[in-house]
Amino acid sequence: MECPFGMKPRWERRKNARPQELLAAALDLFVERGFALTRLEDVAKRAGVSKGTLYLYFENKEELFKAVVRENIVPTLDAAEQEIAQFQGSSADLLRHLMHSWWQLVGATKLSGIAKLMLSECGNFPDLAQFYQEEVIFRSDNLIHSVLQRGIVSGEFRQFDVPQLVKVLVAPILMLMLWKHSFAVANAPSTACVPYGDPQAYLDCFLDMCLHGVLNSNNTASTSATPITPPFTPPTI
Amino acid sequence: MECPFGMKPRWERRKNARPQELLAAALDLFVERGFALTRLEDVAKRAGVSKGTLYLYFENKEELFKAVVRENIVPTLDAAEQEIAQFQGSSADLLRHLMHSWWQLVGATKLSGIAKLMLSECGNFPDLAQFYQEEVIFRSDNLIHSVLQRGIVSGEFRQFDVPQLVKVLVAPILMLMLWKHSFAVANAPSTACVPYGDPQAYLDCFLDMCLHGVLNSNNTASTSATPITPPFTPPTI
Amino acid sequence: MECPFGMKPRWERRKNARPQELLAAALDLFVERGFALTRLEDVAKRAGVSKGTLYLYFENKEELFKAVVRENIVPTLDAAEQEIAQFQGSSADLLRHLMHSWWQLVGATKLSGIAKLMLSECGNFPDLAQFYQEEVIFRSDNLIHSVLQRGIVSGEFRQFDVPQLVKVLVAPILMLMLWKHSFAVANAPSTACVPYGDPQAYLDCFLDMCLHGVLNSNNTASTSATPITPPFTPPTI
Amino acid sequence: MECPFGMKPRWERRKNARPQELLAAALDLFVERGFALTRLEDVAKRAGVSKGTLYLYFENKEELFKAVVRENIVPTLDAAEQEIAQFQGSSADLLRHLMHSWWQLVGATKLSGIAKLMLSECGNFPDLAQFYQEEVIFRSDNLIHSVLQRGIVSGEFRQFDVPQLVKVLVAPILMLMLWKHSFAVANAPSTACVPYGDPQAYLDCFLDMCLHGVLNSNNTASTSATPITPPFTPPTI
DNA sequence: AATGAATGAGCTTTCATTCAT
DNA sequence: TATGAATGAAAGCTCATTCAT
Repeated sequence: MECPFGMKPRWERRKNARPQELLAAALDLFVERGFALTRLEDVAKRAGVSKGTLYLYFENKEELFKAVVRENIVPTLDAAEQEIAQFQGSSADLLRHLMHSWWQLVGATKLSGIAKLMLSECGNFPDLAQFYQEEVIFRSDNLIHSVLQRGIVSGEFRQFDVPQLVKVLVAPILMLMLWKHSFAVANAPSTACVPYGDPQAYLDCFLDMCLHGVLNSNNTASTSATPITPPFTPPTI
Repeated sequence: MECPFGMKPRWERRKNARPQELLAAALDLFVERGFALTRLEDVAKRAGVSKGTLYLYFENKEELFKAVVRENIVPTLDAAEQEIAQFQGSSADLLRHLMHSWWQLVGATKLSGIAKLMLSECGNFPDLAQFYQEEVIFRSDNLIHSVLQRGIVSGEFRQFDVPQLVKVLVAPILMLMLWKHSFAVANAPSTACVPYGDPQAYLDCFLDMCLHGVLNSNNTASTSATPITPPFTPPTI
Repeated sequence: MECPFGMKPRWERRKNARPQELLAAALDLFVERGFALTRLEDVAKRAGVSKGTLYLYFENKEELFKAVVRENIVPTLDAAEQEIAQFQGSSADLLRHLMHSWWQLVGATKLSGIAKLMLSECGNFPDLAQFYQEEVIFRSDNLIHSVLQRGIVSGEFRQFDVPQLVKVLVAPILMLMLWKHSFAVANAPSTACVPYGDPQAYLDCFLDMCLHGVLNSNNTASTSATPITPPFTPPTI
Repeated sequence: MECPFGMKPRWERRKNARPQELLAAALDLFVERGFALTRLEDVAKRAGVSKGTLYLYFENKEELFKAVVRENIVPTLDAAEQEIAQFQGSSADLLRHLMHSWWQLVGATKLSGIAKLMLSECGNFPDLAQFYQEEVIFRSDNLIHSVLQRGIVSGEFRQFDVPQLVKVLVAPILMLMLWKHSFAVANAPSTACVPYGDPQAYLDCFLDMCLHGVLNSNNTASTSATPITPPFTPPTI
């Protein structure tokens, strides 16, 4: 855009666009550097405005972060909740569907950086931790929970301690996301760990194990004598 | 300067212990507060020396951090490798044994903090990341790998993409350790997530799923007239 | 831009009232928070306009402050001068009357805040200080001066260095006003100093001392065997 | 001091001298600009050190201010308390002595600026207000209180509401100090108010009035019919 | 005449790092 | 070898002021 007489306005008035631009810049930088190391001045600069402008739209750094989460993660959860409620098919298929969607909508995107950031820094920002648990963790756990419950009610799944199983099922995807923003960025691609290299295959492997277990079905050698979850006795080491 | 009565200046009393004391203090504080929020003055104070002394042994904060990681991780792995090689029993039992040992030797100790630190900070320390992958991740993955291989060779386990399954199996324990140093410390205990509250039970639930899968073996889904589990109730979080 | 249905843009509704509204709002806030801590945005908000509007009427914060002082002080003095000229009665009664009037018309009102402001800020506004001395201090001193002169001429009062006595008589009322806008607002009421708690009683005590002095007229100090007041107890503060 | 080889140490180590130098610089600047407008960087600069050094000795700005008060004002009060306890002579003389000492030790020095500062800004700094009331106001009021009590007990003074009279007696000296740091600095000396020009004479005038009152002793006209402190009835204006 | 989005200097406080002793 | 006083760059946040509309 040219300014025919050599004049440039000090700024352009674009009130409606501003918050979005700031949120986009903030998402980038938070993912790139984490919460503590992201400087608000850099966020502003990336959005093409001054430091002060940021404070017109967000009360402080924490509120900016919350807004990033609300803008990006919460809607995804809404959509996922909808989808699950309407799903027709077996619970095993629903579980598969959920995992792959999660990866595609969150894990494969910048949003996975938010999860990594929270795990890394929430100890230093209790308010953010609480917010994130309420707005994200609680709800996404609930998603898995409802799928498992659906499968158990229908008799498709065995009975489990559902809340614990939720955390079990969540772990591999979270690790996938964490890896991407930790060792995967730290090292040259060649050194990167191969199994995480193909997330889809990793997820399929995981789901296979989830559904059918590791044991050979017609092999009862190893566990025949003991109950499925025997009371733990620590081995002497 | 002479010491007429046989007294020695303070700093000679245990010259060689200094770096170890500093590393111990640094481990505690890095685990407790993370890299950025750990103040070198606090590290020095906890080690009973002055801030300046720290710089006699470590070039700067980053080098101190690297030394902490190097100092604390490797020894533990040696012991674990020994044990597995000597184990007598089914591979399922070995897997159980390994997991619980891991939790007890690493997860339940301060060392879990190192894992959390590495995941959180390795992006800022590429050479440390490389070191950690080679010396820790590679070797501990190998441990699991050998157990799976053992099971598959004996016919006890189904055939899997073993490297990927390794990462799957590793994920829940890692998450257990991460949680302990992130949300678990950020929030009051009451808000903390219950499933992670009892690591042993969590691991048992995980192992049960690993071995047998989620599916009912004699699936009677569509005909089950009376569900045996109650309708959905939100998980306690 | 046309207003097809006879509507007028907001800002034409009471064009001339604007500066007054701004001055009123500014008076409130300057008195409440002092010069430095008063935010122009708050002044504008309280006046129901935008921050930019303020700058249409006042060049900057300092000019606004000056306008506030000029606007609010002078009118009050006119009334007081009238009254004194017409007073019939003893000079002692006139003095009492003047003091109590002063408290009621100025001290007990927002105007006392102006006096506090001037004392606090006049160092930063030399021309305002000059104005205030000429228009306010000089004239109000003159009021007291004339009363004292009246009493001396009539023989009712002793001979005094009148200008100095004026300043003496003025001090307690000023302190009363200052206190109200300093320590009295800084602390919880319970901690506030009791003597200033009842301005009327304070003034009466002051006037009593002014007129009769502190000394016992028939001084029997050394012979007084039985003190009539109890031994010292710290004052309630 | 020369540095023969062209080298200058970045700083000079003078630990013991530092706090005093900082306190002196802080006193100057607080008196000059008030609490809020004093920049810690300027304090440091005037003491010849860097900003950070200041924080080695004082936790923050408020603590610095408190230290200034403790260093400068509290000792003065200690001395005054001693002196009063040991005074031999009439209470009227003691009162005179106290007032003149006060002026010489505080009023005539930089310390009077602290009093002005507190009156001006304590509304914005409640913690300072509380501190100052406890450490300074309470104690100095007590000084006057004990003198009045002494005079009343000995029969030299009339009976009064002592706490209120304390505040009355304190007012003129405070005004003297305030004036010095407000209008007196704002205006050229010629415009300054004459009565405040000679503090000693002002104080003598004040003390004369205090002790003997304004009324002619053999003149009973004005107040004969009414009690010394009649119940106040507001005049109709 | 009125708006309000945008600016950027300014301020307190922190802390890794240096270096004379 | 050990100290700890001193440094100064950073960073979050505020707010008087400007100016295109």
